[in-house]
Amino acid sequence: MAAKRSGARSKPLQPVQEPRSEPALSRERIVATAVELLDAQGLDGLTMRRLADRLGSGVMSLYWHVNNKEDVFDLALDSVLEYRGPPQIVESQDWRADVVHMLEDWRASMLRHPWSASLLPRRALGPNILSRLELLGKALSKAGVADTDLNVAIWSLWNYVMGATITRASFDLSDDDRAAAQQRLTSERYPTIERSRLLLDNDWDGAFRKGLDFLLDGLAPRE
Amino acid sequence: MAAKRSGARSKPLQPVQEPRSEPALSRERIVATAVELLDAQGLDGLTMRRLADRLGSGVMSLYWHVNNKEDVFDLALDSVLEYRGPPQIVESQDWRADVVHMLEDWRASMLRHPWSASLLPRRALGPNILSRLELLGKALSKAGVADTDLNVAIWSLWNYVMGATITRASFDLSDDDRAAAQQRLTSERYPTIERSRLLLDNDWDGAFRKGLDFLLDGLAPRE
DNA sequence: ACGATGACTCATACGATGTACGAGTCATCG
DNA sequence: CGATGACTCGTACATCGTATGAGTCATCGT
Repeated sequence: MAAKRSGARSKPLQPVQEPRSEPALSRERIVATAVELLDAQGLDGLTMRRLADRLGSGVMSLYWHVNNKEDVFDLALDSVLEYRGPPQIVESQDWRADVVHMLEDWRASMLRHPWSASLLPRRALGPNILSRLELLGKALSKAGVADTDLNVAIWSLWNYVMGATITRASFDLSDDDRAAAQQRLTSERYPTIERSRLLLDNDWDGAFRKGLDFLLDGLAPRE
Repeated sequence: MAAKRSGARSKPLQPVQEPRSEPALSRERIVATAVELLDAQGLDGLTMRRLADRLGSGVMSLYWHVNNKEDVFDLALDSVLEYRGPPQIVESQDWRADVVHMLEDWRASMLRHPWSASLLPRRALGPNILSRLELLGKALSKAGVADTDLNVAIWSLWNYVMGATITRASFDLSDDDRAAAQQRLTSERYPTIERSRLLLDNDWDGAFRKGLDFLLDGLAPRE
C-alpha cells in the first residue's frame, strides 16, 4: 500500500544532476505551474491533463503529490496570497496607514490573479491567509481596539476587502456587459442607479479606499 | 433553423387540460426545480441530467428554454434574490433602519441558499439584484448622501454584505474544519488570532450587524 | 551481493458531464 | 392539406477527474 505522501519525506542526498530535461515533479512546481495556467486560461482552463502537459509528466503522476484537483485550487489560492510586507512591522507610528497598506496589498494581490476571487467562497484557510489575518489582528490590537471587539473588527475588514475584490474582479472581465447592463437600466424601473451611472463608475480604487476609510472611522475613530 | 426561444412566444389559448402527468416544461419551472436541486444537493449536485429527471423530461429539452448550464445558474441566483420588502417603502421616518433591514434581508436570503454565495463571483446582474441596488440607492439618497458619494456608498455596502455572506456561508459548511483550523493556530505563529479565538467565534449575526453599523456611521454619521 | 522496500511515474480505463446534431410530434394556419 | 413553427428527445461525442495497478529505480538491511 503506497504511502501517498503525507508529510515531508527523506530526499536522496544528491539530486543526481538533472539530465537537463524536466526538473522533477514536486508539489511546489505543480502549484507554480497551476498558477501560470490559471493566469493564462482562467478557472476553466486548469485541467489536470493540461497541467501535466505543461509539467512534461503523465497525468496520474500529479496525484502522488496532490490529493485531487480541489487541492490544487486551494494551494494555488494560498500561494498567491503570500504577504511580503514592510519589514518594520514592529513599532510603526501610524497603525492606520499600516492597516490600509496591508489591505490594499491584499486586494492587489488577488486582482493580479482574477481567478483567485472566484475561489474564495470555499473554506480556504491556508498558512498565508492565516498570516495575513494574524498581522491584521496584531495591527488592530496595537491600535487600541478592545479585545472584545477584535474579532468583529477583523471580520468586518476581511468581509469588506473580500467583497470589494470579488466585485471588482467580476466586473473587470466584462466591459461591454457592463455597458449593456447600464443600457438595460434606462428602460424604466431603476431611476436612481441609472442617474448615478452606478455601473459605469470606473474609479474602483478610489471607491475602495474611501469605503475602507469609512469603515476604519467606525471601527476606531480618529482622535 | 429553430428560433431557440428568444422572447415570450404565443401560447396555445387552451392549456389543453394537462393529463395530470408532468405540467409542461417552462423556464420558470426549470429555474424553480434547479433551486430545489441546489438546495438539496449543493453546487455540484446540479446536473442537467438530474434536473431533467426531476422535471420528467429529456435532457435536451431543457436547452429549448435555456441557453446552457451557466444560464441556469444565473437564473437560479437571481430568482433567489427576489425582494419582498415592506410595502411602505415610501416616506419612512427612519432611513437607517430601512437600510439595515434591506441588507439583513439580503444576507438572509442568500444564507437560506448557501450555494448562492458561491455564484456571486460571476457578473450576475439580474433584475432582482438591480432592484435591490435601486432600492438601496434610493434609501441612501433620501438619507442625504450626496450624489457624488452615492456610488461609493452603494458599493461599500454591497461589498460588505457580499463579503460577509460569502464568509459566513463558507464557514457554515465546515464545523470541524474550523475547529481543526483553530487547532492549527495553536502551533506557533498566530498568537493574536489564536487568543481571540477568531475561528471559533460564532456570533456571525451580531458581528454582521456591528460591522454594518460602523460602516453606516462612516457613510452618514448620525446626527 | 542481493532481495525487499518504498518513492515515484505513468498507461489504461471508467463513469460522468455538457451539449451538438438532427429527427420526431403535434397544433395551428393559409 | 401541406407548411410552419413550437417544442421534445435519443444518440453521440469530446472532455473531464481519477481508480487501479503495473512499472522503474535508488536505498538499505542482511
